[in-house]
Amino acid sequence: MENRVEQLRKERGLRQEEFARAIRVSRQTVSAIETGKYNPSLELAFTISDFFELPIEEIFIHERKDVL
Amino acid sequence: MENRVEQLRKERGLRQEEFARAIRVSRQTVSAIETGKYNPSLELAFTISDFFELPIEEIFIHERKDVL
DNA sequence: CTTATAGGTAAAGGAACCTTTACATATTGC
DNA sequence: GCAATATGTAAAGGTTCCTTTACCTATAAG
Repeated sequence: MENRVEQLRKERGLRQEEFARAIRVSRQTVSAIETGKYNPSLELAFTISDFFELPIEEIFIHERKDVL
Repeated sequence: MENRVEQLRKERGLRQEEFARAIRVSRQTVSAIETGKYNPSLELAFTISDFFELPIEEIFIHERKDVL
């Protein structure tokens, strides 16, 4: 899943370390999410959403699978 | 985190087993989410959101922590 | 060149998510 | 009562998420 975390963070002039402190995770977690190593938990996705004041859907881009 | 999965599933007249098959997880996972044992991954939250055609924010209710 | 800053990443450990198999309870229909 | 259906849950195992500690590279400043 793609995400706009790095872009949004930089728009706000924050370093990974500052952002990590703000959302109460480690800097490594921020780095891993930004570089696409893994997705955040739903809980953390909400925290990031709250921080940027944007819906989850505008930060994390989910490729909808066909059918369902 | 609270969620409206059980309510939305029942509104659509689905059993846990049918719903689980539709979103490609085990019935136990559906049960665990509905009974609040744990939250879905962000990926699964998106899949559920797609299935119900509702934003994640209208299915999963996040208690926003103060400050940030 | 040396120092400081920003960010990527590895390793080890723990917590959370999800699976399969299996059993238990409650409800419904006969 | 008996069988079938729907849901809850436990156990064991695998994967993903997140932590701390630590090191590495790149860039910029002096």
